[in-house]
Amino acid sequence: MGRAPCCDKANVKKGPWSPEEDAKLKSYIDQHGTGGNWIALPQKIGLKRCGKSCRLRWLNYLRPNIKHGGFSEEEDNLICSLYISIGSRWSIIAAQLPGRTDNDIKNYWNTRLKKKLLGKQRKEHQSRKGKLQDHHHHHHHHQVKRSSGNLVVPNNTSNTNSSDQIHYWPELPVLAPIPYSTGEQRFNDHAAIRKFLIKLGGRFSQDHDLDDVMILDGTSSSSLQFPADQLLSSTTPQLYEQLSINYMPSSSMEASNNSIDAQLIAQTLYNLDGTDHHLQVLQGQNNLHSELGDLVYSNPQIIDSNLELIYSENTTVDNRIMTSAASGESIGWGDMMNALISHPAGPNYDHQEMQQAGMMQECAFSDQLRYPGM
DNA sequence: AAAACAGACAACCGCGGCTAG
DNA sequence: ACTAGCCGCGGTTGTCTGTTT
Repeated sequence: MGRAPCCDKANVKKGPWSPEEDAKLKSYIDQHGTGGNWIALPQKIGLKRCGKSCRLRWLNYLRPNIKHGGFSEEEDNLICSLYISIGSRWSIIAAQLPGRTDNDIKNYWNTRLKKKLLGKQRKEHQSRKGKLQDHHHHHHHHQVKRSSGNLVVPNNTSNTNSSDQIHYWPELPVLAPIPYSTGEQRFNDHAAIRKFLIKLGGRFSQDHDLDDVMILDGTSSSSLQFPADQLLSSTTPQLYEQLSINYMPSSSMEASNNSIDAQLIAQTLYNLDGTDHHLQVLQGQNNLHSELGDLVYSNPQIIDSNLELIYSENTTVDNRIMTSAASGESIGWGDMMNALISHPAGPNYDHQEMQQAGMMQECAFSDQLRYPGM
């Protein structure tokens, strides 16, 4: 038994909105608000549209203070970094970009940013290859020296100054080549990617050896359940405390579910850019994020142990990354991006797991970020 | 000139969460 | 406790416009 349709499909207009329809919808909402019921709204104002269509039109286009196009370099960087950190959770990413809608960012990523990024990464990879091959035998993963110097961070620690340089990716050392086995699962389904990313941002401390599943278990009521939480309490208790307090939207349950986001976003801000100009983007919307940036920026050891994780042994996802290399070539961040952006498993493949993991509880939180005060 | 193609953006669709009754 | 129906999300499709052949 399927769900009843939200409106009479036969009696509803589809496709692009006319200026008249826009005017009708906008003037009504300007005067009366949405009335808390999108489904009933079109009938009320005599629009032959589905309520969902009205909502979408308002949120993505008619709503005041919406920016279209003209993404800045800072915005590009932030989107890319957040995508790496938390995946395609566009509403959360959009919450970090004032005036941008999730739909806009999603489209922008799919049509341009992804390609732009790949192009750059390929170029970097090519140019770096020769240099790295000389030192190949020095870079077995168990003997990698990790320091914040491994990160290409602009303006301060970086020795690169090219304006079109991607600044925020860690420079991965060369890993021992592992032949790609066609039978083996590649690092290309969203669940695996997500798992890896959560590990990436979620376990900075080497003192803890929690099961991966725990990371995804957002149903726990304890806010200290995640390795991500433990990391902060073990490295910098006051940092953890502030993150928890700041990211406590309304209940500890929500905070538990969102603490991963909090830390991933915080970490992303650090990865992205420790300098003020980036943080300015975030100010005005919610100074929480700039606080996070400041907090994490002052704790570079987070990144160090973060890289430790990437190169750590007996990590399933790590192996998947390594096996994702099609040849005996060294594996760089570009290869990882290739894996990240291809989802041959098709749509909705991770819905079940996500739901079971309780990761779908974030709507209220992201809404709060997106529409503070609403 | 026009057909074919490609890129960008707008809009739709279905699903799962949530909640009022 | 149950459930009908709205809300919001993210993947996908449709449409428009510019470019290439």
